[in-house]
Amino acid sequence: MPNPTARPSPKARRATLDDVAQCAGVSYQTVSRVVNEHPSVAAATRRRVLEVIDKLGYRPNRAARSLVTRRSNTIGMVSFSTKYYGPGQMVVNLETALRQRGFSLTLTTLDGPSLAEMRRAIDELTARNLDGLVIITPVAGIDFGAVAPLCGDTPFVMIDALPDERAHSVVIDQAQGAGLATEHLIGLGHRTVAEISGPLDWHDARFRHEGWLAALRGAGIGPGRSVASDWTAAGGYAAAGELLALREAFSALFVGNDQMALGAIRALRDADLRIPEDVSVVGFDDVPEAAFYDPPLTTVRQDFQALGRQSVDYLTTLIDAPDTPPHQRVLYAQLVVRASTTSAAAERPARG
Amino acid sequence: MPNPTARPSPKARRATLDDVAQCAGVSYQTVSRVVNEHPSVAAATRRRVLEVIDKLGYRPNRAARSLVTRRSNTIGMVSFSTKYYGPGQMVVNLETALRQRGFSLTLTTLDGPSLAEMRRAIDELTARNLDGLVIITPVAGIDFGAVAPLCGDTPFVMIDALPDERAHSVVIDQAQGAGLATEHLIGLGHRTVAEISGPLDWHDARFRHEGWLAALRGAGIGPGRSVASDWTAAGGYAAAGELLALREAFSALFVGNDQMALGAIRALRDADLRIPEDVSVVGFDDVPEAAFYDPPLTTVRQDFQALGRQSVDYLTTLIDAPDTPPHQRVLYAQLVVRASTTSAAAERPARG
DNA sequence: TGCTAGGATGTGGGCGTTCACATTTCGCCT
DNA sequence: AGGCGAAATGTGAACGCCCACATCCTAGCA
Repeated sequence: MPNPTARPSPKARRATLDDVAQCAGVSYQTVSRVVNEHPSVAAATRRRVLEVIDKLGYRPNRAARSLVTRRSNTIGMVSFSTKYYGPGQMVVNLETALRQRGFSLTLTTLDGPSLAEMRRAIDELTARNLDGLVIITPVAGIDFGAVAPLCGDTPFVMIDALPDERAHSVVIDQAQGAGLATEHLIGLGHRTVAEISGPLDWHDARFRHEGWLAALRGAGIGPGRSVASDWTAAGGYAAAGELLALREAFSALFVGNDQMALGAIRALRDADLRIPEDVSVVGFDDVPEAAFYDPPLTTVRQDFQALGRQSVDYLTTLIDAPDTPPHQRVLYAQLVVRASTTSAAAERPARG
Repeated sequence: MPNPTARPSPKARRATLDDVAQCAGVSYQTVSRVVNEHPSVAAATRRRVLEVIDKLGYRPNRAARSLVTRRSNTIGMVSFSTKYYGPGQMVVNLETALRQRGFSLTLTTLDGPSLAEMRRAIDELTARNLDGLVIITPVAGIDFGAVAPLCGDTPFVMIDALPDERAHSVVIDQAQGAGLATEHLIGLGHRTVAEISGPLDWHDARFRHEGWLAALRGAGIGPGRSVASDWTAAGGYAAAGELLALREAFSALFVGNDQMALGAIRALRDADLRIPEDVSVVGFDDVPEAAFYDPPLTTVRQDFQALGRQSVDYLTTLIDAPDTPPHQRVLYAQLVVRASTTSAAAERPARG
């Protein structure tokens, strides 16, 4: 509609099956067979057709193919805020895993964690005959019940979602990871373990928080103080300030991610506390820089690559066998001990 | 699904224009008009059709639409190694900018910087009737000349690419940014400014390197020692070690990105050098954590959001007006001064 | 030599849309 | 009241491909 005169097609049209067929002196169906590697094509014919394809630069039109096959060899992904480390890693690793399986990726991120946004995103994606969807729902409020009706019968797996027995999902066990971290601190003799958590409407933040609580309870230790923050270093800095302002002693601090831990360490130092001598600090994620923080950060590693692979694996089985009973694939986190934690031998709690 | 008698096919077929048309008692064309917000549809008809659309859960089939319009409302993006901060940021910010313009994103990353990989990726994308392409080519070897023929007549803009007057491109001026950093150091009185660069087959690394050289030359100062590394903190650590092993004095260090700067700082400290008293360090990128490094890192900020917006803006004008003459849109970097740099007053060069 | 099985190839139809054009409907002016 | 033009609606034909089926050919066997 923009340009009426452009219509008569000065634009070199792309070669089609028919073009190739005519040029090679066969029917378009034969060309189609060659393209799709159908067995019953004579070797000579195939060769000739391939030559013409090459000469004409023919590429099958995916839209046309998709229209009739109802498949697109593409999977869609919807995610919140890829600016955070976790979601960002998920996107990257998913893309890699998908590509290795021959799928393409169409990516949509959500402006905010609203259902309307989710509907927009999923509508957008399902309109494209996508073979499957990967949905990252790290924030409370959008659960399986809300997402499922939007997807129609497009198979989808959820990542980083609230457990739901009806959902196909893949998760990294956050509570277990947090337990590892907290038990490590307890094992070092710490009896006052404070926490800076992520925003508690994020599932990851909540589960890490609960893992921290559970580990303390398991050791018969009362929960320390906990302040929620926003995943950022600046937030971690502020949260540590709040913790210190409470003037309650803690010799160890479990922080919901590495960035906040970095900020917290700075705040603690600003208050003349030494890490780890005065306060042991554990982070979460094991970002590549964590080993070079000052001090090198003890943290919990998540294997995002495995997460990506598992998700793609699950989704492809689901595409091939839609009746696969829903289950949850769980991956486990791993503790990485570095120099930001030490034994509480000379217990000298902060602001004690 | 709800109505088993509706169709012999077990799979609930998605509602089509025709279904809606029949159900609403109009022709499919009228429904199409409603969907596409064509003006000449009676208000009553429009309302009725919309109701049916809602009731049937009709969604236009993008593949079919794309087949006839030769547009997909989707743009494709090909990128290397999104695991690095820069490329990763580009993807995220591009997606955001695209979404605000109503485009979807199909993303492909390359296994390696080979032309074959690039061909695979672009073929994959152009087969999908994409409206345009954004191609990130941060590494030498794949330039406009190599990419252009692969794209056919799909408009594309290049990001992070070698300047080429034939190319539509958007870049952040790396040399300028490096100049800012180096001049800052010179301004502080430093006369021996070493460098840890990124891999020099990356354009960004090379241009930063050249910016560093140019600034020194401009001030009549001989170039300091330079070691190339790999963008990682571990690499920065090792590179700083190499630099120290040369036993040549330097009071300032320009590092190609923040992660390497972090590693370098650790290495310098391991050698009992104080930052910034003994060595001033400048990074590049201004990652969100840089302000909380120890010491807070002086660095050069790149506005990836603006880069994303500019790229999308350029690409959309290109889509609407394919004959737009190629040009390069240049964005400028910005110096962020923090505590990792100080004046060279009490010049006490490293290993002097 | 004739018949048949199966490999190789061609034909018709339709996937769900949009486009260009044809047709109907209606309000309004003289 | 007649007629005219614009608004509203409908029709036929693609878009490029895959599917099911029909047809042709070749070789192998009795």
